Amino acid sequence: MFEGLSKRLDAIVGRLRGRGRITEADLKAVLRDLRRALLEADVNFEVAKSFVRRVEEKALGKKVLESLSPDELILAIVHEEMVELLGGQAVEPKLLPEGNLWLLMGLQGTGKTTAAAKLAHYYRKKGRRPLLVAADTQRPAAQDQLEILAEQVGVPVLRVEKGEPPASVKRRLDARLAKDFRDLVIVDTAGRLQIDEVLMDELAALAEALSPTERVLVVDAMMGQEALGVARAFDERVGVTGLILTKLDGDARGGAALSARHVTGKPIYFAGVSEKVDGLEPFYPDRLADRILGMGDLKTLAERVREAELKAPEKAPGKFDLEDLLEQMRQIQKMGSFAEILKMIPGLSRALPQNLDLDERALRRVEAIILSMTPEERKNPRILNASRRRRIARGSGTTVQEVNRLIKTYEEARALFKRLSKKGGRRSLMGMFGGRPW
RNA sequence: CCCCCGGUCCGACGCGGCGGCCCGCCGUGAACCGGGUCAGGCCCGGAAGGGAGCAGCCCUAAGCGGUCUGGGCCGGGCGCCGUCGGGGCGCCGGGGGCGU
Repeated sequence: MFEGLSKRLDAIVGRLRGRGRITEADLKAVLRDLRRALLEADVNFEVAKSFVRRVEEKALGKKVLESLSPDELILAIVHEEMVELLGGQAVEPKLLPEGNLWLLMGLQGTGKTTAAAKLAHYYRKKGRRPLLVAADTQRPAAQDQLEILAEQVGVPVLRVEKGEPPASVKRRLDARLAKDFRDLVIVDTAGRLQIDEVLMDELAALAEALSPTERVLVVDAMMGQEALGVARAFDERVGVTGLILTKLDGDARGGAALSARHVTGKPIYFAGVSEKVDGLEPFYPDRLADRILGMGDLKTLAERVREAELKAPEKAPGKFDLEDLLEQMRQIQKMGSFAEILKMIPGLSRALPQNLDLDERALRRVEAIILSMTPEERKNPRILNASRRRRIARGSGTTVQEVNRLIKTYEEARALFKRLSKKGGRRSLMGMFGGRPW
């Protein structure tokens, strides 16, 4: 997803590269192209229009004073606006200590059922005890599918009977919870190909009976603009508190995904990226903007490295200790899952080893390991003998094997860093983080 | 030539100096095998809650360094400093007596 838009934007900004100044005519041309690129990516017309207008205002306001090169400036503004368009800050669904009940709704074929299982899996890993409710009585096959997925992630399922009145569902759910404590109930509701009144009435009645704490609309990112009209209908009849975008890894142009936040006014909680149950991540507007603009994360990283070197002159240049490694990993984490970026390159995703994922949890453990070291050990990891490693593993709640793996990673990163600080350049920096799984 | 005094000489003590050790004080000082607090991470638990605990920080031990117009003890190829005592051959300085 987004490849087309991504390429277009890169081309537009690229034309400005190397130019010292740009004229108003240049800017106009850029804005025109920008708008066309957005529309071609199936971004909502109104959204595209106001987006371009805001970019123009900012560009005119800043052009004079900034010493940035024009392409960097435009890129920065577009990035900024895109983050804004996507919702600014990441928003998570409301999660009470217990008694959470989330209603998942949406049209048929958007991936509701899969999303329900992914949610259950995601929160189970976070230490919650979810319960899935298979309420899609229109399609028994959907209920079966949910049960299969639920078994994979180890979450129980409560099955709703066909034609069962909402009050009965409520009663059975309460009875179930009384026996078996669950702090998060995820209800997978029925979907239809088109909105119809019967569906909406059913949904509304169910929502009424269950009084959910979140009403989440599942939206297929591959769908066009009409999906957003549907979203409005759901909001009016049942009320929507947030969105989940599915099939973000798909082939579509992505415009609906970009417009969803703005058109519906609802925050995007999660993005679904694959068929697998762990293919769900919290939605970070800035990360998605980074990806679309292709600016990548790597450029930002290179900047950070330069900055760090300038800011810390007291530190011997060319040295690379564990503090630096930790800092690097934090930066990468901040900028988004690197693995996801690589996966976006066609054909590469299957070639990547499974353990490339640098998820939050892994980073925290790495952090814990480094934080368990003395300052001396961080500066000079060569002194880490067996007994020190044992102490670190015990103190950080990890194993000696994990500590060893980190040290190995460090050694390799350091070797690359050394080479890099001689040559410099973005390309070799890429090698540093692409070459080896953590 | 004789007498007296002082020194030179010896001893004890004191004082000072030098050296050593101890105490006091200051600094530093334990990866883990010291204490406290324990972020992060870990463990038990459905939860509420508990638990172990690394780094850091604080404290502390040995050790190291300093302090020497701080205290104590010990030791001298130390002093030409003090007190007391010994010694009286020689030598030095001073005083007195006798003889030619």
